Amino acid sequence: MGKKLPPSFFKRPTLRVAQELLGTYLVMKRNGKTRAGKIVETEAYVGEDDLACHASKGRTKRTETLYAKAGTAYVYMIYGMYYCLNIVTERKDFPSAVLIRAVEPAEGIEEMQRARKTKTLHNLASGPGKLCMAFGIGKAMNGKSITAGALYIEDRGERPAAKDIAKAKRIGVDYAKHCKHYLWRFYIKSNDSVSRK
DNA sequence: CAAGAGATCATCT
DNA sequence: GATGATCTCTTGA
Repeated sequence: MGKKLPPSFFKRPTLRVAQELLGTYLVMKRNGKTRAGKIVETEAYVGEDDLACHASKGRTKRTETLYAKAGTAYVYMIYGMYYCLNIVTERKDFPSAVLIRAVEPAEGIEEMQRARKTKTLHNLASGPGKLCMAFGIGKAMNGKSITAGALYIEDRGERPAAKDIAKAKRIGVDYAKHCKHYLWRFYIKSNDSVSRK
């Protein structure tokens, strides 16, 4: 259907990967069924100097995955009840990743509606927690390769033009001092599945 | 519609 | 013992 993105795609500057992921498809194949959605919103977290990045507190049991090689899934639990999906970028031992914040449902929509207990299309996966629920992503995915497993990303030739990409401050990182002002959140303009405009 | 609170737990101090 | 890279529901204008 499309081209599966190889590890080399992720082994590049995080801000670039975050923008180039817009318009590509997140795909999950499980039990012979496929769920897929177009990525419409991402955020970049780059290195220990980025106070919003979990790795700013150093290399710990939790952040170990952020130091893995490019193309590794970093999944963690937040607020005791939701998961967030990130893809590790850049070189091994440099902690950086792209948070996948929202996708526009494309395939396996009934599965997603069941998992999310709602039918509204633009509410199925319009946020990091919702997206993980819709795709059935949990802590079992943490540390797994996103280029050789059930979960992967492919380019279906729908990447937006540069003028259709909006840049904004990252969500929920007010504690990150000067780093909270960085325009490291990217989303496709005028898309209904973006978490916040 | 906007604003606020509660849910609930792995991880770090 | 405190705190989130969130979401949903309730309240009140």
